Amino acid sequence: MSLKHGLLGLLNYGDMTGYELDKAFKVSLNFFWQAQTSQIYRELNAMEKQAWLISQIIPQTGKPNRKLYKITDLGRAELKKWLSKKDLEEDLNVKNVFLMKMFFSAEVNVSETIDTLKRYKAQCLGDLQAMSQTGSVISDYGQNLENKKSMVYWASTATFGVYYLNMCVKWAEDTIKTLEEIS
Amino acid sequence: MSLKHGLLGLLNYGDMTGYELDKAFKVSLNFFWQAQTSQIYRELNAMEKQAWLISQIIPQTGKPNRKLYKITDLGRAELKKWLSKKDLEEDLNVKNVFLMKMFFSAEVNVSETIDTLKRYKAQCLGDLQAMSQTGSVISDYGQNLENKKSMVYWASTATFGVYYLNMCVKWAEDTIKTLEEIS
DNA sequence: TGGGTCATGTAACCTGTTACATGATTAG
DNA sequence: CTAATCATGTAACAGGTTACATGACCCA
Repeated sequence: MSLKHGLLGLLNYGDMTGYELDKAFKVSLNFFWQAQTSQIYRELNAMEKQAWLISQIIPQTGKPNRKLYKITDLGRAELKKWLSKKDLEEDLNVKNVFLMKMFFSAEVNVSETIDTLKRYKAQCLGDLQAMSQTGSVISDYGQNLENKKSMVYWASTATFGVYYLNMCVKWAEDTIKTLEEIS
Repeated sequence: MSLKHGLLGLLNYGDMTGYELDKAFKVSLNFFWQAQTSQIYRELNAMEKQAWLISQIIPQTGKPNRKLYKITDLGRAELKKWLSKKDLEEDLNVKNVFLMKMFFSAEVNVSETIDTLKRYKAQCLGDLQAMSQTGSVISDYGQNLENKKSMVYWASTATFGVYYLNMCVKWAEDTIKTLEEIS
C-alpha cells in the first residue's frame, strides 16, 4: 500500500488537487514508484472515505472546478506509522522485468541480446543525464518548505538513483563484454 | 504480464507441476520477481485456457495427484515474442518502497532513520552472503540442460544482484555518514 | 486549426496479496 | 508428538493498467 502513503507524504507538504499530486508524483517519486493518473484519483477517493484526507471544492470559471485535498491528523498518524514500521524485509523486494528477460535470454540470439544491452546502457546514461539536474530542482522546491531537513532525504534518494544507474551501466558493459567473448 | 512469462520460461526447461514451479521460482527468479503460490496456480489455469500449456494428471497414492504442465508451441512462441520485444522503457521501471520511505523521512527522528539504514545495510550484507553461493547452484542446475548457454545469462543476473547489493551497502554507508553529520 | 494544458473522472479488466482449507507421509 | 513436506487449490479483496470521456482556454 505505497501509493496511498506516497500521496499522504506529498499532501503533508501542502494541500493539493489530484491533478497537482499527479504532477508532483511524476517529478519526485517517479524514480522509485510509478502511478497512473486514474489510479491517483481512485486512491484519493478511498483515502477520503478512510478520513485520511478531507476535500474542498474550489469553483472556477472556464475550467473544471478544483478539488483540493488536505491531510487530516488521522492521515498524518498513518503516514508516521508507515514510516516507522520496523520490518524492512518486504520493502526490499524489487521487481525487475528487464532482468527476468535476461535470465531467459538463451532463447534469443546472442547478437540480439547484445543489442538490447546496448540500448539498455544508452537509456541508463540518458536517465543519468536527466538526474544530474535534480540537485537544483531539490533546492528550488526545498525553499518552500518549513522543514528544510527534507532536502537531505530527497538528495539521498537522488544519490541512490545516480549510484544505481552508474552500476547498471557498468553491469551492462561487463555483460556485453562477456557475451562478445562467447559469440 | 511477467509472472506468466516467467512460468513459461521455466517450463521451457522442462515439464513441471505448480508445486515444483513455485519452488523453482523461489530459487531462481525470486531476486527480481516475487510471486505467491496461490497466484502461480491461478496463472497456470489461465495459461492453459490460452493454450500456452497443456496439463496431465499423474495419480499418486498417499499424496495429492500431481498436475504436470508442459509448454506448447504456442506458449514457446509467446515466450520468444516477449523476449524479443524491442521497447525497453517499461521494463526499466522499478518500484522501491524503501526509497519512498527515505524520501519522506524528515517526518521521523534522524536517529531512527540512521538505525533503519543500519538494518538495511545488514540485510544487504546478509543477502550478499547468500548470493555468494549462487555460482555453484547455477552450475549444478546447468548440468541438466541441453542449452548450456543459459548458464551465462543466469550468471549475469546473479552478477547484477551482487553489484546491486554492494551499491546499496555503499549508499547506506554514505547516507548514514551524512545523517550523522547533521544530527 | 491543431495540439497542449487544465481538471475531473468512470469502467473494465488484470495482477497481486492474504487468509483459509485439506490430509497423508516423513523426519527429528 | 510436532513440524515440515508434498500437493492441490478457492475466495475475497486490494492495487495497477488501459481505454475512454468531457470541454474550455491558449499558443504557434
